Amino acid sequence: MHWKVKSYGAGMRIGELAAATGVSTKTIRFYETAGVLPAPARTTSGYRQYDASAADRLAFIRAAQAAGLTLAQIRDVISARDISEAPCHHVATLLADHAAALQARLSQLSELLEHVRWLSHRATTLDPGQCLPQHVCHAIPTSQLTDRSSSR
Amino acid sequence: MHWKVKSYGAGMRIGELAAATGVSTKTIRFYETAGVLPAPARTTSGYRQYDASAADRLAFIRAAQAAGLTLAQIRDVISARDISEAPCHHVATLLADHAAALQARLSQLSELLEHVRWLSHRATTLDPGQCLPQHVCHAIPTSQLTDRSSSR
DNA sequence: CTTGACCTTCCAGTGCACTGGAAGCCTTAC
DNA sequence: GTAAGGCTTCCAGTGCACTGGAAGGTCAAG
Repeated sequence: MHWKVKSYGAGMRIGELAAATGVSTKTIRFYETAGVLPAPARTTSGYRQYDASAADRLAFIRAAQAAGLTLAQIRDVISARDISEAPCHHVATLLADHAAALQARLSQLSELLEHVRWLSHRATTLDPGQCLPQHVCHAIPTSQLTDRSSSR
Repeated sequence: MHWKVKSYGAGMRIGELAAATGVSTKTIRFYETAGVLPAPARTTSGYRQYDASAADRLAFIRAAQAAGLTLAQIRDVISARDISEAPCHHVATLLADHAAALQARLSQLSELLEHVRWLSHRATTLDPGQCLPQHVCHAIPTSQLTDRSSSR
């Protein structure tokens, strides 16, 4: 892959943008339809022509994703910016909510880890002769059914 | 919904099983097609006739799900039991792997939480006047792009 | 002039665990 | 006999973020 570097800073095509950012062309087009990346100009033949702001936008999308935001949330942030100038307050709320959700998820997961570790330990030390057909496998006891819903 | 309790322990229909276990009829049929619940006998009119083992199986499925196993893994455990008598070793390996994966996920998430908390704090204390259009929102800095892939 | 790398659109599939709805039969109570 | 509320099957949709592939257009080099 040897890219022509003709007049650096001018428009680039989707493949160049992909190579420059590490985001696949498929994904770039998908981001456009998903509304997180603005539709770029086109050449006369219909090729997408990106400028440097596209790379910035992609970097923002990836950074926001790295913070755990969904594309829908990212779209909200972007459109909030487009209409109200500064989405900072919106973003702050979003991030605070997100942090709280993460905290909850984290303690849930940590509980789950304890449970699985206990099961795992049990499974390695149990007597296979204790297997009862109706339990499928007694290493996973059915009596532990608390409301551990939506745990994954 | 008032269920006839006629001769408790005999066959029950899908709605009764659903009421008894708290798993919806839709989900029960889905479990059958997914291969984690054996196809039950049918009445002459085609209704599913379950016995008590179905409730045990459902309890097992929910317990295994609570331990974070996917339906595919549960199906593996069940079929391993069907062919090799005691799936304990299989289950032990599965659980150990799962515990390790959870551990990894947990530290990943905890890192993410730190990051989001930092962003959240930043977002509430930043000067909105610093907003630069090309960053969409400077509360989410694009320079933090590490290989924080598959973080959700 | 052809080759090949690139680009376009559109449709469909992935994985996971369901969930909703339509069309139509069965069973029970009144 | 009829109404209600089961039950049956099958198809399709949900949410999330892509990914694959087909069919065809464009462009520069050899």
